[in-house]
Amino acid sequence: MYTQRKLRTSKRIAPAEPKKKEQAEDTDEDATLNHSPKKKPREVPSKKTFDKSQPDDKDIFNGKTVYFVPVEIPQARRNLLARRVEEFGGKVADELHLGGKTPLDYIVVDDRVALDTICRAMDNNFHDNFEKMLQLLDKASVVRAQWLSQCLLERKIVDDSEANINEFLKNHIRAMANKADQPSRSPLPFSPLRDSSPSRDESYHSDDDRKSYVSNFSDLGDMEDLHDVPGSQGDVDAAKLQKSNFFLSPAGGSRSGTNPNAHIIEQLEEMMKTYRNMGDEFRGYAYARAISAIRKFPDPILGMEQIKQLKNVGPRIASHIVEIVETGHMEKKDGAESNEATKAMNLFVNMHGVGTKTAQKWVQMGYRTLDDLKEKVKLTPEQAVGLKYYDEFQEKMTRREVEEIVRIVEDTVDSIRSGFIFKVCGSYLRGREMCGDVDLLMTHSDGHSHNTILKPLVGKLHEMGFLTDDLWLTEGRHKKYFGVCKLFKEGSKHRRLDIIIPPYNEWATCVLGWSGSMYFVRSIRDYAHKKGMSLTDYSLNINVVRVNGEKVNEGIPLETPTEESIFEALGLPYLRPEERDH
DNA sequence: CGGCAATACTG
DNA sequence: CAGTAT
DNA sequence: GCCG
Repeated sequence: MYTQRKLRTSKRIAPAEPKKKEQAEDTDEDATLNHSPKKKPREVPSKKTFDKSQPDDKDIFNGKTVYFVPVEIPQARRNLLARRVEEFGGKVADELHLGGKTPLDYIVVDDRVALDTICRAMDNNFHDNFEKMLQLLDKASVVRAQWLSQCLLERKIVDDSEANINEFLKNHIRAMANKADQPSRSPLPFSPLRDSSPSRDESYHSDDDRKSYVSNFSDLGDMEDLHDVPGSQGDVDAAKLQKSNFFLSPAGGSRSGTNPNAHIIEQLEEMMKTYRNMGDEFRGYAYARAISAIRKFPDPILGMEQIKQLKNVGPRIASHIVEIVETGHMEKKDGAESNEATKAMNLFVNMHGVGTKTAQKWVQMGYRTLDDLKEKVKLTPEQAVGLKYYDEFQEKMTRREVEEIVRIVEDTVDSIRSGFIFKVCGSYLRGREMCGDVDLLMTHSDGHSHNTILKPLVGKLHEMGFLTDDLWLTEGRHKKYFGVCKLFKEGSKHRRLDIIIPPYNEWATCVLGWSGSMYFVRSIRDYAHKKGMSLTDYSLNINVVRVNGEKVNEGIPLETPTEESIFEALGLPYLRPEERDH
């Protein structure tokens, strides 16, 4: 199946997400999603959260001097923060020297620079000048950028204990000083930088890495976003990730997870689902493409510098990213989530057989819970099944369980007729550890057995008690069964099972179509479309003639015995199923 | 601005 | 046909 | 909501 299907793959529609962090302002100006194109003209992404400044407390920094350590704080973000600091009554120093006459009050380091990197940078630049370093640290606080954002947001100097790494650095210096006193002192592991810039650690020239990464995308038009990072990049990124795992977690800042932008992705995904559930399919699709671009970005996104490099991220989503980076949350999303109607929509739309229209209708009629439906609504047969197994269908199963289910079907098929070939597609084929349903494709090389197997098969599976409910069964060009099954084992859950039986010569296109992900399939079909071709579950056609988007001439179907041959005919490099998991 | 994958089933 | 499904 |  298509993994991204609705909320199926997501967390449950839990009552109210855990609040990230109490935020000073929790306006619900946008409590309901804003569909109207009017409203604000098109703001420059970023300052949104600061715009509503009160006239009074403008000089929260009160003449204090701030220095930004350039390492890993992108130029753009540094400038932005600097401007804000000055706006709020602070001064920005552009150099860091030990005996400076202008005493520094705050030294701001990036949130994700590892402590040991900071130490090394200090050692390299001020090596052995322990005295002065300690003096500097007596006057100035070394803080994380996150803290500064928080201050700007709340318009006051907030508690910096979590972001303040002074004590840590002092201890480090004392330790180094002690070592230096000892006769057999080990040499510094890094050659001191004579460079006047205080800290440019050799392992953090990430800007360059990024450019090469971005320019490394293959030139495939819309297929671009289907390709992964070139492998050679992997090691570097892995090393970086490990390092940044080390960082002092700024308040509410660190999100564990394998992707450096997991935090951003999570929030945008919520928005995507909400939009889709509300029926704004294409807005949701736009979010999906943006998220895909972010997911592939190897480094933490900190500012416009990086956002601008992301394909499919325009001004609107960019501003959301900035908001998330700066404040850790997204007002629009929070607003939607706390909206009764939205919650009910999410609940209803997750039921098989219920889409946005029906959900909308029910919400409008005042229904909010599944119990409401049970009592007051006439359900279609499909919806009745959906409701009956609502909770079970939200859960995913292990690959192992998929295999057990498939085994039963295969054995049953073989007991009817031998020679069928099988392939489990969907998220299973893409290698997912957990699968939402089972998409089993089968066919027969004799070119005719596929026509007659389905009904007897389903009959037998019912007799066995393996199938518990049917959604539908059709005998079109591709025979399909959509239903519900349950393993006999104690404690097994009801699972969605789709059996698809194409003729032998349409096997490859069918497998490709049923392997997903949904976004991959849409992208590759879009690509085919743009090349004057047409790709469906049935075939890849060339010389398709379309007038106003409508197919006028079907074109000529190509022989595509394998998935590879489909990519080849499209002029695309082959992607294994695991590489189509977008 | 228009287009955004391409089909099949239900009622 | 609209709505939902993949 | 983004792209051409």
